Amino acid sequence: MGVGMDAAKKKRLKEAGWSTGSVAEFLELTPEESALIEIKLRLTELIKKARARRHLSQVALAERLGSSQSRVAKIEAGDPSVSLDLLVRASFASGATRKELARAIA
Amino acid sequence: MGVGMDAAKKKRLKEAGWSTGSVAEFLELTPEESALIEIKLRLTELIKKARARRHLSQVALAERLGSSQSRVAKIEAGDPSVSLDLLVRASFASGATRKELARAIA
DNA sequence: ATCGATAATGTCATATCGGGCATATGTCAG
DNA sequence: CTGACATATGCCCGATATGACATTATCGAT
Repeated sequence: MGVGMDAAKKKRLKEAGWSTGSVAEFLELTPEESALIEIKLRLTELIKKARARRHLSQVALAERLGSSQSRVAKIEAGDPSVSLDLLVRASFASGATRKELARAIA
Repeated sequence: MGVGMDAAKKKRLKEAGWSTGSVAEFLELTPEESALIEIKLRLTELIKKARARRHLSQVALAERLGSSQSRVAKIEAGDPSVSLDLLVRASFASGATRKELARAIA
């Protein structure tokens, strides 16, 4: 995940789940770091909604994605071990469009 | 990079640089895969332009990014070893806004 | 209460990514 | 030509991410 992001900071994020509330002010995050996290959060929301809309189970989405149910669960739980790459692929696999993607990011 | 992406496919991409022309039709890419690659391409363009606009050297950008000149070169060269996460962080570090980001993706 | 299906969580081996260094190539002014 | 600066390329190896498996909730229906 984070490059210059030190272990301690990452641990803190993990403990908080970094999925709660407005992540921004949560100690020692550079604007770039929080922007990236915000984007990731938005994508997990997009994915959850897209998957629900299409009535796909996590298993079904996992198949489309070439991954596993547990990974999909982690994606939707905002697990820090999930990359942006995977989030974007999961977005498409769950039926989201480029437009929705862009909207989620802006 | 690619998850389910097999070695052969990746090798082919690497050889072609996957920075040339419309990547899309280039053998055996699922719509999701090519969409992701397209996004990555657009981001490298965004970064190159943003960096140029601000008259930053690769070394300067690397410092802002907490990385190295060689990594920045790889980012801009579309090297397969560069993740979306890094591309997005580099975009911000080179001065791009969320809006520009979104515009590049849509 | 007991299935059966879906989702969450922990762990782990392996694959991929990333910083850093060395080196090459390129460009340009002096 | 030479030195200074910017960019490109290859490599190493430590750091992270990922698929997969096992286990454990949830929850609805019967």
